[in-house]
Amino acid sequence: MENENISKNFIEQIIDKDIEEGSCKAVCTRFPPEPNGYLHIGHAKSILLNYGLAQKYGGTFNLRFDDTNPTKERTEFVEAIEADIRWLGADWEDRLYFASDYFGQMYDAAVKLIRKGKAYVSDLSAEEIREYRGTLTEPGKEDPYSGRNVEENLLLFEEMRAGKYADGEKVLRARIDMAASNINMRDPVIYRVAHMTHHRTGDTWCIYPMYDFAHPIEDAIEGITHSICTLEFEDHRPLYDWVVRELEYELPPKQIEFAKLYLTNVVTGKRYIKRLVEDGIVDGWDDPRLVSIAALRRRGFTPESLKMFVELCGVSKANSSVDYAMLEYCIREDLKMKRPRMMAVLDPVKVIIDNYPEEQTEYLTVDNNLENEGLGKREVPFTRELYIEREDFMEEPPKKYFRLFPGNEVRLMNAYFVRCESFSKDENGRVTEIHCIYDPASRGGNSSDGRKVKGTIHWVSAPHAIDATVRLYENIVDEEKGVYNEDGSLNLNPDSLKTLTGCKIEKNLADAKAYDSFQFVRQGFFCVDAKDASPERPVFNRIVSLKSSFKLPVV
RNA sequence: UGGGCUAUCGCCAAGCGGUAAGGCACUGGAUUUUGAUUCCAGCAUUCGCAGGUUCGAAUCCUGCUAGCCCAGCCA
Repeated sequence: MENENISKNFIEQIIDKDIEEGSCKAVCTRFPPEPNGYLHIGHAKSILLNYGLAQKYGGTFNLRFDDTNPTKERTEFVEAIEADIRWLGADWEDRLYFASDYFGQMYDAAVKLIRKGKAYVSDLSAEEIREYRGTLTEPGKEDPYSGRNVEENLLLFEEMRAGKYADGEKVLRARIDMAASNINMRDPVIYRVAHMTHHRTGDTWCIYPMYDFAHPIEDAIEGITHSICTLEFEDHRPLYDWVVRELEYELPPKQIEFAKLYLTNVVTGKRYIKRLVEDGIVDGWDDPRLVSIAALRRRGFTPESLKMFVELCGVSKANSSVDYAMLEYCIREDLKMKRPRMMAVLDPVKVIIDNYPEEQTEYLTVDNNLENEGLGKREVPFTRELYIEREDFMEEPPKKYFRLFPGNEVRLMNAYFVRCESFSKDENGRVTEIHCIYDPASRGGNSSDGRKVKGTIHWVSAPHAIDATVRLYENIVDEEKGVYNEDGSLNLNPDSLKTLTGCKIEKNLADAKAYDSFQFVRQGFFCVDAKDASPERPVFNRIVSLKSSFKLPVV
């Protein structure tokens, strides 16, 4: 293990202090999504943060669906969310909870507040409540119904629950301070009437608690010690603390806020994604160019790479946007030792080895990963006719070009040295065939006379090659060029998806299954598409390219 | 402009009064059967700005400036 001083983030510092002072015995965290959509990379940060903290401190991590608003929530989302979190590797064990399971306790808590004179039923309409709330610079006005006595409030609240009132007719408000400078404290609504079928409780309830009231109760019930959320809830903390205090929980949970993760060159807004799906620009919420967890999974990212990424990003309270290059670094880093390095020719051009026997096939034994012997070896067929990458040949090469060109010798990776003798072109000037002679003494890729070669290129035996579709992705938007147009629409990168057909891949790739990933030597990392690939029609998505310092001089 | 929060290298981010960690990106250079990897080197005399306290300040004080969040019966 490394012995460098990894500095702790501010949340860990708070936890350390709480443990030291004895206010926290065992750390208990939670991830509390509302099941109203799909998880994205920002959620991954929160999940991994909360789970990681629980692990680090030998505590527990809960998954809790914050399903207090039936208008937005669906069972479909709870299932998708569970799958994503499981895939990420955050283990909630048997601690799967639903806020809706606590509706009874929340109701009792509301009654308790009413009894304490800390809550009252108001008949004000939504618009009136807004008016009475005041503005950012002016204090609010007392709710005309705030004077109702306990008995009346108890009765009214009971009637709300019994379904006597229509949506919006009455609400329960916490009695705090209409003049508070923090607007959240101006007698916030804590219960509303909503005659709606809840995805779990059905029609049992027609009143539902608001987030600010429900969340601290959920945390307290579960014994959460550190309730971690994002910055926009900072202003809600006084209310969170108020609820916990008024309800007299013996082990008060503590809310801590951190800055959301923003990534450059990605689209996360639900409205925008919805539009992209509707316009057919992406093929769903899991399109590999998106950053939902499902999209990242389909693209070929691994849970390990995402974990590395969020750890590299760190945790702070400063709003920031992390360079997409950091994510790319993480997936390359994770995959480079773990995945076999295969040969695939994306833009093929034929090479004929004139001095190689016509009907011969020899099998070369090749390391799957030169840097990781554990990945074993495989047999790769070599024949007289091969495919190489079109850009690995140039009729008139610039200086410093050390791939194939007339008269030049290169190494066919793991095979032989070959020298280009001639080539042919079609009427459009496009190269059709390259003729080479090989050096039989260089089998395996080393000359017998110590002769060196500057270039090594990859290849695939023509008669053995499998045809495949390969999709190359780029960022869907480019921050440098501006993410938005003047009319507010997305300034999309027209090249975010390039579909290559007729790619020639080595036959060892034939058995690859959905989500399997590989390095295609000199190209990048690729993953079998989970939606469109089939044994008859292989489809690979490029996860990320390899880094390259090679640039053809621009003439 | 009421309240809350934040400002340290192109991007993240440590730092918590003793004289600017680390990572990504980038730039060399070495090794290389991936122009990859690996390796080695370089990359903030300066911490939003201006004052002040101190032997000493990114860290403390004062005053500015900029950015983010809040007026849902959403979360």
